[in-house]
Amino acid sequence: MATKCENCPLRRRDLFVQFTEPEIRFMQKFKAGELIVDPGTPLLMEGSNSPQLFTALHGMGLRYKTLENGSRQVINFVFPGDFIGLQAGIMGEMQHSVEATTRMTLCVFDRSEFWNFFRNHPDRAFDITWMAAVEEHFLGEALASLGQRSALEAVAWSLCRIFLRGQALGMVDRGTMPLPFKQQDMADALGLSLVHTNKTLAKLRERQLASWSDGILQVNDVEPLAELALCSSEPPVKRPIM
Amino acid sequence: MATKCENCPLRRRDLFVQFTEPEIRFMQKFKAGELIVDPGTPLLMEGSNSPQLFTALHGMGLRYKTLENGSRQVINFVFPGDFIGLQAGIMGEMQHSVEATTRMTLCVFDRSEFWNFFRNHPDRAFDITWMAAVEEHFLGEALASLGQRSALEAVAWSLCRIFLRGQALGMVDRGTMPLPFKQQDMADALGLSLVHTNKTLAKLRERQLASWSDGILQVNDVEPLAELALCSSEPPVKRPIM
DNA sequence: CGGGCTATTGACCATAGTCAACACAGGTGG
DNA sequence: CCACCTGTGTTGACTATGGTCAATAGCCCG
Repeated sequence: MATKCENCPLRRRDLFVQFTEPEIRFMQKFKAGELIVDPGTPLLMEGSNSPQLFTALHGMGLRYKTLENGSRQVINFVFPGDFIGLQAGIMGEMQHSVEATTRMTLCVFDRSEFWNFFRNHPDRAFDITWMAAVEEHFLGEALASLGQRSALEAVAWSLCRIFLRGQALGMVDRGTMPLPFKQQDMADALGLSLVHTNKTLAKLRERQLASWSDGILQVNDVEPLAELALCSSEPPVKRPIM
Repeated sequence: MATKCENCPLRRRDLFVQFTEPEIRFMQKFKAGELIVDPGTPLLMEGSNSPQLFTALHGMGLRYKTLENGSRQVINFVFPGDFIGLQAGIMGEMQHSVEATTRMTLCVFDRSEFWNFFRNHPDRAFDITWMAAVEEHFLGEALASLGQRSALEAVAWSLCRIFLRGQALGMVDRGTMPLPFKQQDMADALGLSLVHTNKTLAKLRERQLASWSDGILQVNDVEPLAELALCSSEPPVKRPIM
């Protein structure tokens, strides 16, 4: 039933580094199974000590933290190829929650094998550290968005990053890609109110820079969007896949 | 001249996990030298491909990114024990800059040996990944600060984190510790204007929660500060040292 | 048909940004 | 020795970006 690693549909995408045959066979052994979840299902909870780690194969999700006053900070959006649970694997406990936004298919790995894996396969261990470093980089950029960009710039930045990621994943078709989140999700990601996020999205639509409605993001030309967003329009770096 | 790892003054602090004798001897081999820099010296530049990695032994610094519009986002403050250059070691290129705020003493490591190190010492490789995961955790919290906390809460959060870190490092003496940054640095860290940061600090002083002036931070009781900051007043987790 | 969820819009408000002036300390040069 | 400059911190007055509240519309689903 489960997808074989050798047939993994993700591996072929531009976004990912290509594996050698032995690497694929090894990952296959490490893979414990496959999980399909419905929209809204929590995958990992902040403070939990999950026995399982995942790689998103299909579908999208959200990482977020909840503060003591009840407000929610969305850390980022989960796309296919993302590794979920690194903190649980390394630190023993998640520092944020992850939940499925759409129906998702996930590769499942056993946390109990994680240390063995890390010890016996230094190149894969390196890949894991690499992913952690990339995540750190992303969070640094996000920090700069919340701290230094205006609402318009921040929303543009967010859509720009998402669109470039979508392109690298082959999800973009004639300038459009699915983006099945709610405006509230983006508001919580950027530290804006829902109302202001809505008005800002309207402004981008008006200026013909980006249009996001009914779960579809349309960007005709990334360049002017990236320019407003004060960010690069380069495709994201190739990443390993777990 | 250089400090011997076995005599390293940091290792004994509460903040750090204790090493075994062989581990210490091994780190000693990996250590290429010691560097002393004056205040204001850039250690690593965004986009650079430094041949050297560092551990801060003494003194404090800043990590920051500069946006295309010239504004600066301070990512975090560098304290003794922090590893500097992980991104360069892993991704080949720094995504932010690091500079010394005070005079600093740094352990220097050779980046060219990094991969060997990683391959041959899985437990230390694990430690490096652990540090990356902790950094990711910290950035998630910072994101929540900029996104969800008011200016007063954000400044309180920042001072609270710093103070707890200072305690774990044994830098706190009768409720005070050195904090040699400028208000502008904190403003750039929290995405606030200098003026508003100043007024917010005054408010905390007025309320007797925390007082930071002349490079000295004074906190008589962390609890009420942590409560306002919506964060825990637990000491930071023990970390490995490189 | 009615209830719940999301998106949209307008009116009003508040937090935080901008501008400007001043204080104070340390350093430099006449 | 003092005048002057620069960098940092402080304060007040005014402004604006973005938050809050509220009403409405559209949609899906029981």
